[in-house]
Amino acid sequence: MASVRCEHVHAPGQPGHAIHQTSHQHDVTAILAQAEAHCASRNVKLTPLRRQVLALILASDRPLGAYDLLGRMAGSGRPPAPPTVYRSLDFLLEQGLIHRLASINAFVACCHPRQGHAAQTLFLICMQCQQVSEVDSSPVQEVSSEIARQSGFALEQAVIELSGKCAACQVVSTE
Amino acid sequence: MASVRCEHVHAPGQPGHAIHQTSHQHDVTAILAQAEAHCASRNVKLTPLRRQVLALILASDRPLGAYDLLGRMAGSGRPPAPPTVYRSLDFLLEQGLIHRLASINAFVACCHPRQGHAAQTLFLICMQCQQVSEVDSSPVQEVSSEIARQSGFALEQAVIELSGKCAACQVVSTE
DNA sequence: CCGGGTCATGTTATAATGTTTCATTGTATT
DNA sequence: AATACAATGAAACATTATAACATGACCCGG
Repeated sequence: MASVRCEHVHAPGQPGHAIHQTSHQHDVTAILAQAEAHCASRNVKLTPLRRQVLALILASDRPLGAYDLLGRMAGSGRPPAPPTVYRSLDFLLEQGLIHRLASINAFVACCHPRQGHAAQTLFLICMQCQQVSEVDSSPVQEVSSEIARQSGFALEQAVIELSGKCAACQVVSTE
Repeated sequence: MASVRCEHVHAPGQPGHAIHQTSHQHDVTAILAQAEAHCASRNVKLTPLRRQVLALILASDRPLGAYDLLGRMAGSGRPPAPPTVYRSLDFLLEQGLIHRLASINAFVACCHPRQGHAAQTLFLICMQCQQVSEVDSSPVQEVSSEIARQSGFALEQAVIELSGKCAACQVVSTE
């Protein structure tokens, strides 16, 4: 089972950025158990179908599209119809258990599900290896809130996705 | 002809946020002329087709999808095929004359085309009236660069899209 | 002039992503 | 059991985007 690896990076004198590798590097079973508890406490049901979708996303080493998921749900028989997976994805998004990456039409598991955090999370997407890091950054939240405030904008949802090349892939391509 | 209206908002003691309403409030003819010059200086061609696509985006009071554009290009005859408009959109994106809003699959004109600015622009998208404001914010650029730097990430492109309700629409719904 | 290169556009088909609608099944409650 | 509601199944469809190949427009050196 993959090990947990979350770096928490703090710049001196300012609020920090908590940087997390996405979930395949965590213990999938443990995260599923957390998700179960999370749903129980909110009186919603993590049904077998929803649990399967979450498990597939957790097990993946990269973001998965809705049709990737459908393919993996097929097993030996024919795959479920699209609404099946979209409904589960909607549920998991509502519960804050996964994130949607709008710039690449794909989904990743949330590293640390909790209330109200999904709206302000930033992602680093490596275009070479497809790995995604999830960053909780207070400065980003402050700056975006400040911009919204200055123009009287009522902020509801933030999509902040930075793409480029991760440290590991830069090394590889330099060799 | 619509008038130019760009607010430049500056918070005391810190780098400012230049907030621009999107382009239908500017002089479309003038912007087209600027675009023409911009392309000439880069030795690329703003062909009639590309110019038409840009003009349609400039004339719109909201972001347009590719198929919206195809519809408007139809005139009386049948509309062009999708690749026609996607190729023009790609060209205009490369030249920094328009922006793509990944969260809503649509395109808006850039308020102030110039080199290298497209990668770090932020958008405020009103989900009620569909108006989009383009914000050039140094703090956002600094914070995102800093986050990338801390994790050794080579930043190439930023998608920063804040959705919610603009000031005007909040007033309306409160009444 | 003409032959070949390049860029832009046209054309057809298809892929990829996402939704609407209605039927059915399960499950909890009374 | 009867009811109501949540979840899933299934068919069709809508929207967004690209692949592959053909044609036309233009330039430039011979």
